[in-house]
Amino acid sequence: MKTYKISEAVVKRLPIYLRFLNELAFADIQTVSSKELGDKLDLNPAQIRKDLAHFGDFGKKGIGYDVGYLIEQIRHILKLDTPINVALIGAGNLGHALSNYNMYHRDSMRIVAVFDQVPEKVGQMINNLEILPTAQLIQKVRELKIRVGIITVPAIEAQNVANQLVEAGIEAILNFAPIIIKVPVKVRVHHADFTTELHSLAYYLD
Amino acid sequence: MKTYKISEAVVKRLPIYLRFLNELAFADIQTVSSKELGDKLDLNPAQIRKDLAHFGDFGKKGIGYDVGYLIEQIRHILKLDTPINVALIGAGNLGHALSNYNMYHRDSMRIVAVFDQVPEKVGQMINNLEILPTAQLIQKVRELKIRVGIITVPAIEAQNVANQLVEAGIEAILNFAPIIIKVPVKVRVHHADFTTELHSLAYYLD
DNA sequence: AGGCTTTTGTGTTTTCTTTCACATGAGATT
DNA sequence: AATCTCATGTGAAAGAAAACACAAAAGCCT
Repeated sequence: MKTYKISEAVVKRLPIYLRFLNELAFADIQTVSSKELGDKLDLNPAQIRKDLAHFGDFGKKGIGYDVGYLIEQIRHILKLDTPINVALIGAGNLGHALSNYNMYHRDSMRIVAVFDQVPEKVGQMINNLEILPTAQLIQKVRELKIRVGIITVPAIEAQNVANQLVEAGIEAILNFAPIIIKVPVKVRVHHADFTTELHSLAYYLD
Repeated sequence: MKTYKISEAVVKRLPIYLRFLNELAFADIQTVSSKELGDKLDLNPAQIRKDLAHFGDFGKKGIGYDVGYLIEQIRHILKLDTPINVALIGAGNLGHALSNYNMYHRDSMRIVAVFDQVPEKVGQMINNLEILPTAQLIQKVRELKIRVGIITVPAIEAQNVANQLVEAGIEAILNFAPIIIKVPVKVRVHHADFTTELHSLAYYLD
């Protein structure tokens, strides 16, 4: 187990390993090698071994990795073995799509509150959660000890929502709005903007 | 103008520049420097200059970049100055969210066909497009000269859909399903999976 | 029991990406 | 016209990430 800083690239791959390992576990496969992982995930086996070796010696020479054990370890590394409350701000189609996430994945990150500014939406149910007015955002985030916010509001509102989340003491934000939001360095922001993904795809057309 | 291979990292930033430049143009701002861009987009100014310099000398010393001209150039680099037909496969909440994209952005990538496997959904309208049965996928992709596919079906169906897209002669795929899909090397695939984004965020919580 | 095969963990090398730092040129100012 | 200020484009340096290659260990086979 090393203590130096783990690179962002490594951290982004861990959930990909985890997802595939869960598939293997579901199929009752006990063991997997870095080569098999690499083949399935389009990654170099040495890279996978090095990624994992940052956190401990999880494998067995000549055998590979025990699927169940590795799942347990990665879940722990990613802090997915303790409950994390998540807020969703913006109950549009994208918000609805993300809220379904709760139903499919029994892992520890759970959307526990949904907010929207539009009065007509407030009070409606979305996956067993009542949509709350954004005015209650700060209060509820504190009350429910919400640590992560998912922003799915229009770009024009995104920075304002982010400011409120920060004020409420949020630790991390996943932003889907097509704008770079500014937050204090202590708050971690990931941008998930599909329009930029789509536009960069166009570059590779003949 | 250089002719060597442009790195993926550069291509991923171009749409981010473009988006912000469009904001500037909308606000009638004529000129922008790499420093201003860097401040707004959280990037190093030298990196922005180098990114752009790969494609030509777009700036003026002492002045910066002409916003309108730079928009034009980046749109051309990304091939966003010619129409590109896009298919959306999967008319769930996420599919609906992405289809709205057509309404907001008057750029050249347009969703021209939506497919779903579920019989109840077929025939319904989604943003002025009739949902077609997935059985018609290959035929319609060819007929409408669709070059890009967006996959928003469940993971279990994603590879099958990808295979059909490839068979129909698609050039690029944006995959939202939580699985790594396999396609021939000539087909470009970008994975846009929000669950892995969310899980990697958890790592950075205290 | 000894050799064979497999696959890990990692030191080393290579490749890729970012950042620095500065000469150059464009316009503004006096 | 000379000087000043600003911001580009880029060579060089630094830093980060990926890939190579191999010793070491674990189980299997004869």
